[in-house]
Amino acid sequence: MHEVKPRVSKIKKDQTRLAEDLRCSLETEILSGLLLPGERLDESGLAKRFGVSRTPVREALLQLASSGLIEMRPRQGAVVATVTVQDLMQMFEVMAELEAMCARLAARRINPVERAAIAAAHETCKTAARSQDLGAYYKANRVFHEALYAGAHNAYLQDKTRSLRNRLSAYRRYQLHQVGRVARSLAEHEAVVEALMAGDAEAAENAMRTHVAIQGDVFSDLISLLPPRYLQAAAK
Amino acid sequence: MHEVKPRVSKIKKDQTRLAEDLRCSLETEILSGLLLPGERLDESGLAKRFGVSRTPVREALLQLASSGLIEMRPRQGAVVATVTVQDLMQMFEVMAELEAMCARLAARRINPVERAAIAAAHETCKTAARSQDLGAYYKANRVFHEALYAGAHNAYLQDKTRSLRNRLSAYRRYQLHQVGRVARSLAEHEAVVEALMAGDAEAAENAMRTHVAIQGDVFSDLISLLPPRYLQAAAK
DNA sequence: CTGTCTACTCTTGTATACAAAAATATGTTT
DNA sequence: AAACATATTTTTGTATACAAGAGTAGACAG
Repeated sequence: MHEVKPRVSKIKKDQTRLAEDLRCSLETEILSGLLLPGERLDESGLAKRFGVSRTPVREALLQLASSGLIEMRPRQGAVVATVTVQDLMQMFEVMAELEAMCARLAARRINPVERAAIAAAHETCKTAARSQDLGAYYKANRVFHEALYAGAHNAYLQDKTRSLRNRLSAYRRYQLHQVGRVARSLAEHEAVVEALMAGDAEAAENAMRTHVAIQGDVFSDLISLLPPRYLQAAAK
Repeated sequence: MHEVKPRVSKIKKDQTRLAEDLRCSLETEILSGLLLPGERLDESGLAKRFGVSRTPVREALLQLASSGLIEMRPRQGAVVATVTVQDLMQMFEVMAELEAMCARLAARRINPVERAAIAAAHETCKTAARSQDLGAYYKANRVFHEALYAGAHNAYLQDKTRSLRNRLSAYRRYQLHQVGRVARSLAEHEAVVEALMAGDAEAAENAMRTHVAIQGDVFSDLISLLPPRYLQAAAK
């Protein structure tokens, strides 16, 4: 075999901008709770911590502000967004609607491959639930929902739903620690899958709304399980 | 009355950042069609045009990218976002859902003041429609929808719905030029208002979905009425 | 001792400078 | 003449420098 000199290097170049990396890192730190709501985000401080200049830090902060994860006030710097109980409720309300919409559309548009992917994801959830592995269920649950978004065949909806889910993930994490929550979640998935496989859009929509919505006791339980600093005391 | 020396100047300081101004200007230029989809956004060029340095230009571009109005590829600059027919359809689909949700929530949560505001906005629409004033109807319509968002009492939903409406406004503008579109729009508003006033959430939701959704002939008409350059020919 | 004014410091917002990657043009080879 | 390789130019990404507003602490008056 004679030598092959690649015309164009297929190896992905360092297609990496510092600003993007930073955005990612900070996003993770915020969502994981390492940076707490209300915490100040000093540009020079972050620059020093990450070993870069203020320029990429500022760019990262701007993007985080656009996604609502941080708040920037003119000439007063950025802080990790503080969320009131009301804010949280409203975001969950929208989340439920978007996910329900995904389910409705998926029931109509899903193809065999996607159908299989959802079934598989559901099975993985079942396994994780049976072995009482919260971490595994958390991940499998995410895959299940992602598969559903894909089935809706609406890239815009998929993108928005995903980013809202991401935004809320920090608050949802604690939900699974409730006794019986995993079993209930799984049962709700079951209902969604059944409706999906039957092609019943309305049933799928309702099942999903029920699954995602935070209503009745579920809401107060969710709030109560949150670490104190996650919520702002007074109204915005 | 003796002189009042205001302790703290109530006059709003130049709370203006160049980057924010630029974002606003560029947004307007894009939404108005002055900058066409696919058009290159050269940083130095924009800086020179607006008489500022590249720094605020970059910050403005980053924010526009976050809102989806422009697309930035690493080290290849920014272009006004190109939208395919499919993209457009998907965004309208989500729009219909969000507005329908607003209507449903508003039917349950609206207060007398908001009720009056919606009624008033509806009357203004009627007047504009009767006088065949497209510009006036366009504005009154916006006020009507805004009043509805407020009635839903969900700030997050309001924000997201408004920004999507804004994003689509460029494409919607041409819709009103269709013969009979104004009359039909007004009739649909009427249905929404009736359901709202009756407190019938389901009816309000359905009426609004019908109003906002672009279905059947309406969609092909919308597409056909768009100036050619508004849409990308091939798939993304 | 308290409240207000002022000077100072710190942080943000913007401009400029520099490095590296794309895009473009030029020249060479077959 | 076409295609490839190389040099040049242009543009983006990052760092640094500078200006101006916000926050802070200290001095002074009541």
